[in-house]
Amino acid sequence: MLKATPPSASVGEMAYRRIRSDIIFGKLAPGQKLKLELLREAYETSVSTLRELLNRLASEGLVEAEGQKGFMVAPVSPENLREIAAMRLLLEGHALAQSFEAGDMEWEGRVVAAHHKLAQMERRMLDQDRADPELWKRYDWEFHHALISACGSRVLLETHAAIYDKYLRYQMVAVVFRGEIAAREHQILLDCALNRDMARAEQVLAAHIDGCVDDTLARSALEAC
Amino acid sequence: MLKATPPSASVGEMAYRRIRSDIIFGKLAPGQKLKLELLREAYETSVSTLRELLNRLASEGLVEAEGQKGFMVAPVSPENLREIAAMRLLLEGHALAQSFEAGDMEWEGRVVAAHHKLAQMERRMLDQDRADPELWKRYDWEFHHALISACGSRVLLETHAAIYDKYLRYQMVAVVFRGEIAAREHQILLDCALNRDMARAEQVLAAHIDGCVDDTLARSALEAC
DNA sequence: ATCTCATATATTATTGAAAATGCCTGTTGC
DNA sequence: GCAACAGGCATTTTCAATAATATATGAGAT
Repeated sequence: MLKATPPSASVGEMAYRRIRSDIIFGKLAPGQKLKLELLREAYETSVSTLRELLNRLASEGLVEAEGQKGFMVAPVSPENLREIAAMRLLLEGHALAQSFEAGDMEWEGRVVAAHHKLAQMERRMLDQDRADPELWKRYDWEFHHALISACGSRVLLETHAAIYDKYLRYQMVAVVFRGEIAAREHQILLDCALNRDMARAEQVLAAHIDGCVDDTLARSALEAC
Repeated sequence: MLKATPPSASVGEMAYRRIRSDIIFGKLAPGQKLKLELLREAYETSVSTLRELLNRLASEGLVEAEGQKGFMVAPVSPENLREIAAMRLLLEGHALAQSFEAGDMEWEGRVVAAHHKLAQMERRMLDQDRADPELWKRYDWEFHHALISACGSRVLLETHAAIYDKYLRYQMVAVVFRGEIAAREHQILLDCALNRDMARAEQVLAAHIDGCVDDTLARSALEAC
C-alpha cells in the first residue's frame, strides 16, 4: 500500500499510483465517470497506457469497467463497507493469530517501531497541529501491517493489503478522526502483541474496525447512496 | 470463474478468457515468458489489447510483471500452494458458516442441483469413460460456490473465486484425480449443508483441501521448484 | 405533447507504428 | 585469460490514428 516512490518508475507506473491514490483519497469521487480524454490531459499520458492501469484498478476493484461503456470509479455503499470491514477483520484476525505464534524479536522490533511513529503522529493530530491525514493513514497502515507481518503467508498479506486499501477509501471519503479512541486501541494492540495475548487482540481489533465503520457510516451521507 | 461464454464479448474479453484458461489449465506453463509478439499471433490481437489483459491477470496474480522486463506466467512453488490452500480454507470455511446460517430453501435447491451434476460427473470419471477434466472442475467449482452462495457478501465471494482459480491451477498442472475420496467428501458436505452441521463441514472441508494439496505435491515434480 | 426512428456527435476499443529500454555479443585493454 | 565497454538486436513501453460502439439530438408521425 502507498509505497514511498521507488527510485525510478515508468510513466505508466507513476500514473497508476497517482490515480490509485486519487481514488483512495477521494479526489476522484465514487461513481464518477472516467473519460479517457480528460484523464489523458490530467495525468499526461496516452489512452493506451491509461487503459492498462484502469484495467488493473478494475481488477483490484477500485474502478468498475462494464464492457463497452468505459470506466468509472467504484461506487460506495453501506453494504459494501460492511462487507469490506468484515473481510478485513477475517483476514487481519487470522494473520494476527499466526503472527503472534511465529513472531520473533525482529518482528517485535518492527511492531514497536511502527507503533512509535503512529503514536507520535496521533499525538500531533490531537493537537490539531499539522494534520496530515495521508501520512497519518500511512503510519496506521504500517502499524497494522507490522502486526501481521510475521504470519508467514505472502498470499494472505497481499490479499489483506488489497482489502485494507478499499477500507481506507471509505475512511477518507468521510474523513474520520477518532483520535483518542483509535490511539488507545493501538496501544492495547501493541501490548497484546508483546504479550502474545491473542484473545484480547482479536477483541480489540473487532472493536477497532467496527467502531470505524459505525463512525464512517454515521458521519457521511453514505446512507443516502 | 470460467463463466460460460456470454452472448457477445469484445475482442479483448475473448482473448482474456482464453489466456486465463490456458494458464489455469497448464497450456501456458508456470514461469514461462510471455512475449508480446508471439502472443499477438497466437491469440490474434494487438499488443496494446494484450497488455491490457496481461495487466489484469498480473493484478489477479496469475502472471507476474516485473517492470520493464515484460510478463511471465506466475511461477509455482510448494509454499505458494500451501498458502493458497490455507487461504481457500479460511475464506471458504468462513463463508460456509455464514451460508449455513442464512441459507434458505432456494439455496438448498442450488446446492442439491450442483451436487447432482458433480456427482454424475464423478461417476463418469471413475468409469474412465469420457474424462473431461475441464468440465469436471467446472462442476466442482459450481458445487463449492453453491455451498457458500448464501453467505451474503459479494466481497467474500469474489475474493474466494480469485483464490479458488489459483488453487485450481495447481490441481491442473498435476492432473489429480482423487475420484472416490473427493466424491465421498462432496457427499458429506452436501449432507452437512442440508443439516446445517457446520462443525463437521469445516472438518471435511479441511480434509478435502489438505488432501488435495498433499496429492498435488506428491504427484508432481513441484518439490523441485 | 410524446414516441420512434434516423442522423450526428462523443466516447471507447483496437490497431500498427515510433521511442525507450534491456540484453546479448564481440571486441579491446589490462 | 578475464573484465569491462560499446554497438547492435530483441523486446517492451508509449504514442497517435483508425474502427467500432454508445449516447445525444432532432425531425416526423400519431
